[in-house]
Amino acid sequence: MILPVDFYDRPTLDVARDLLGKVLMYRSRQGVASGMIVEAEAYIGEDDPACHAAVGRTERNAPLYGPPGRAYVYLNYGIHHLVNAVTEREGHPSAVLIRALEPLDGLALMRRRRAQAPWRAGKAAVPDHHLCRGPGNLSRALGISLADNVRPLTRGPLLIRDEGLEIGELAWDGRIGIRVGTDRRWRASVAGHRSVSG
DNA sequence: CGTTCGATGCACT
DNA sequence: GTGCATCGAACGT
Repeated sequence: MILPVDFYDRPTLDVARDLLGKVLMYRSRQGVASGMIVEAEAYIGEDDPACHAAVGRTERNAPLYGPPGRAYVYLNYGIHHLVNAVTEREGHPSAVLIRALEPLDGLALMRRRRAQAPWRAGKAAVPDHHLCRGPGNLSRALGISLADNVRPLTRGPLLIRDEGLEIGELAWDGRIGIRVGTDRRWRASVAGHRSVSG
């Protein structure tokens, strides 16, 4: 079952927790690639210094202010596309960053896309559990790009589904990879999972 | 193990 | 001009 908009129209920490074990799927012309979400971070409101909305509304962060259940995709460090699920109702800028997946379908396609990264030329094949480890890596593996920004996660090529998968123990830790707001323990992950980036 | 650092594009000041 | 919600290689212990 595809997660409905109501799933995202809730407190962001609840959405982050409940996204663990759900399946992020991308259907492209080249085929389907999907994985179970094992790591996610909450970014909540203009008072969260690490949230893109901390600077107020701009053209780039406008999707955060829009309706829940859509993707917020942006380019980071000039190289990586990072994908978020927008949460809470319009006017409450918040989202969950998807940081890692356990690959399920389309592993060969993922491996091909990862190998196309310029810095991987001539390198060994990426091991399965590293294919979607890290937010930049998972976007590349699934083929997510800026074209997916603001697209609904409830239909179209980029979807999140509940397939009833079981997860292990859930852990809350400080968010990583940011320079401010690291004290907030808003990173949810499947404890000890080998695809978690932290 | 650990830390440092370059690549690379663009939003924001 | 500055600074990233990253990745992975290169070095030092």
